[in-house]
Amino acid sequence: MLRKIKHFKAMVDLGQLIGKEYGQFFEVRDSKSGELIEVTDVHQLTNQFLEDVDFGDAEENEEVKEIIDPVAGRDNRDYVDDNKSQKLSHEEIEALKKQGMSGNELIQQLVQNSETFSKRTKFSQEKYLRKKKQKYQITFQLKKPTALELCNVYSQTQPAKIMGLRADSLALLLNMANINQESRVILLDKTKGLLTGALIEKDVREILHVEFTGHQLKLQNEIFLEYNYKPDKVKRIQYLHHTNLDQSIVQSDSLLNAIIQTKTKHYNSMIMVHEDFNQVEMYNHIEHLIQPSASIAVFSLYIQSLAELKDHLLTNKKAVNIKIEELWTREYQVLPMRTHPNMNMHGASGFILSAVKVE
Amino acid sequence: MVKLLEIRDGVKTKNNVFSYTSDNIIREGDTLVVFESGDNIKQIVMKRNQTFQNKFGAFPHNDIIDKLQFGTKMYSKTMMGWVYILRPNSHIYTSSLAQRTQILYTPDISQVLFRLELRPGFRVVESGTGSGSLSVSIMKAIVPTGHLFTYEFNQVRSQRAIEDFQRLGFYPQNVHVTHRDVLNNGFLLKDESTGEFLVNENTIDAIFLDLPSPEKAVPHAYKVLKRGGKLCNFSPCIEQVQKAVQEMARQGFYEIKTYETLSKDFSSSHHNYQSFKQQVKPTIVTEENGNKQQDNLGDTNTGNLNKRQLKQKDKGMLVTAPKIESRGHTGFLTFAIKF
RNA sequence: GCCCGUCUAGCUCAGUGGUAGAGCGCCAGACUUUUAAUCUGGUGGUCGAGGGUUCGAUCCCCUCGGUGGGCG
Repeated sequence: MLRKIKHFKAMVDLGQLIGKEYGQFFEVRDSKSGELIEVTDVHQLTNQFLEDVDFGDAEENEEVKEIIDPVAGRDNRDYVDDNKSQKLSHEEIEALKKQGMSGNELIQQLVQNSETFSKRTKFSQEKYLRKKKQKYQITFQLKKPTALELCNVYSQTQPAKIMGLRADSLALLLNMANINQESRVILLDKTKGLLTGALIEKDVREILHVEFTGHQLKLQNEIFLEYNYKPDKVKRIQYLHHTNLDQSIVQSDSLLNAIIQTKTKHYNSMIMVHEDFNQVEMYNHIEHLIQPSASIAVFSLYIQSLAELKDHLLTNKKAVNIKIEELWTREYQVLPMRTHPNMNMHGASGFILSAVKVE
Repeated sequence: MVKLLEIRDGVKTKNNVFSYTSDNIIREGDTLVVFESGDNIKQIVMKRNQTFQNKFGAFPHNDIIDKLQFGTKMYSKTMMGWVYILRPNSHIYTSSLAQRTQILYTPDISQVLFRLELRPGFRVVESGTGSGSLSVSIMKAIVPTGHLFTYEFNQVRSQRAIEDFQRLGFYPQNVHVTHRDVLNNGFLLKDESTGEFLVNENTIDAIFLDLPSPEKAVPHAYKVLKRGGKLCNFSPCIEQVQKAVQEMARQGFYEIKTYETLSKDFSSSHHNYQSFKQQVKPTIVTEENGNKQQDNLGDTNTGNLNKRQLKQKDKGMLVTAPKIESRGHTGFLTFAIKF
């Protein structure tokens, strides 16, 4: 599929990426034409401050001294934000861009014409450059659509589409469900195929996706399609509407027919990410297909529904090792004299129930 | 006891501790988990004529082997109590593991597996092996065609790891355990008999480090990783992280990200918020009759019910609260990609 | 002979999903039935002893002692 996408301020024709390797970085040479050049120097992607200043003797480093000792160094005590420190005017900058000046060269011009750049600390200079790079030296990476990448993209843009399931929670969910290459998974989810794709990525043997919405099967699978799986992988997935569990003939697949007709406890993993209906009711509807000692993992944004499910499993002695947990994941900025947690990303992380089925 | 399971995609697949069996019956040599309660989970290996014992009495292996399914309840010989017999999953394996070192737990393991994007067929390097908690999870993710090369500088621990991995059905087909100090000697590895490289430059998909001075291992890691291969480092202290991160940047790793993941556990119970109007008045002794009388306020008729009856009448509200004993800081996980 | 538990308050306990929770005692107040009862409130805790292990954060290990149970 050929199309153009908008990336920051550049229009890029994706056709020129065909034949390129996943993982490659590109710089937009000209934001108008969308002309690309490959990034060949990794240091263009990393923080120069991190590479230059040793942690060990950071306090002895002249440039770091400026940061921690205001008397010796440069700080913003005399700075007045009058928006006049850049001597190049908007028109002049636009003119330079029109002349075809590269992003890198343009940034050098901005630095030379900035009254305040030299007064900044090294750390602040790095931050200034990073901001300008985002504007004038647009780079992007060609990534393979994996569960991790898709989960990250949707978490940032449309978290509701994947039920608020963030990467750290998805990681725990898959591990708690004991997903591996031999898994037979029964899946009750509304993540539009994100989870189905994540399971195929783990090369699981079989997936039975039971749909509860409406009166007949209607797939909401838009994210699954973004994985671009080949048909032989997709064959491992069976989609079934819950009403079919009571019917005598459900599918052309004879193995699945046998499982459902004889109520075989066939599946050794159960994953649920579903807020539309009563979770206890949904579980009860499919529990006769779950093998004893199977791993159960349920994600929910709300703890109350999981507490109800836990109470049900516990009082009816349907499962052991039942646990409800919440993950708090923080990313850290790691730099000399500047190591700290980023703004916390654990606002609404959701909750995970894990358990092992028993009889 | 390793059995041939089947041939799939042209590859002979062998049973391991997590393998699926449709009959679900426990066999001799299986490693299983005895679940007594949430904080009492034990791993045992099924051997004929042996007996497992706990406070409830004796549980003879002979009554389990070829007779019971995984996930069933079993009473002790004295009928004083019962336990559940479970098939290990990765979480239960980790929490019932015989620890020889400090180990990685499920929340961190999950992040490592997912962010390294491990999948069947991957060639993975790990050091140190430690108690093998992460190793087993890595192998679970990369079998049947993948391979783990794990390095441990303590001779006894590397030997114990081999014994464990063999018992669990991963050794030798899915893992090499090498006794080596990787900080000084790196990861390059040759087959002793053929002289061919098992681990050569640019051949590894993912690598995990859990070492005292991780920064010293980063250049070695860069050497064996493929282009686009992922590195993960685990360190408890931020100073270790700083040195490692800096070395990654200098070596030519990009997308260097450091995370800390904490898990908060929740307990749930029923709590009855009664009407204050239903309180029972204290017993009153009057001079006139000397009799004890009960007087209830309001029009309630529950005042005569005892605590147990009240509990049965209304279990109360289902409430949840964070457990105080949840695990705190374990370590920082840093991920990076080779350019 | 072997196996598995358990040991925290002055004392005694704590559930197959409740080990920083209690009871007794002790102290104070109220009351009346006054060498004291009852009620109310309060008091009291860092985990049997020693050693070891993990780069490292302990749901880690060993030895010894008290105590309880099981198997043969």
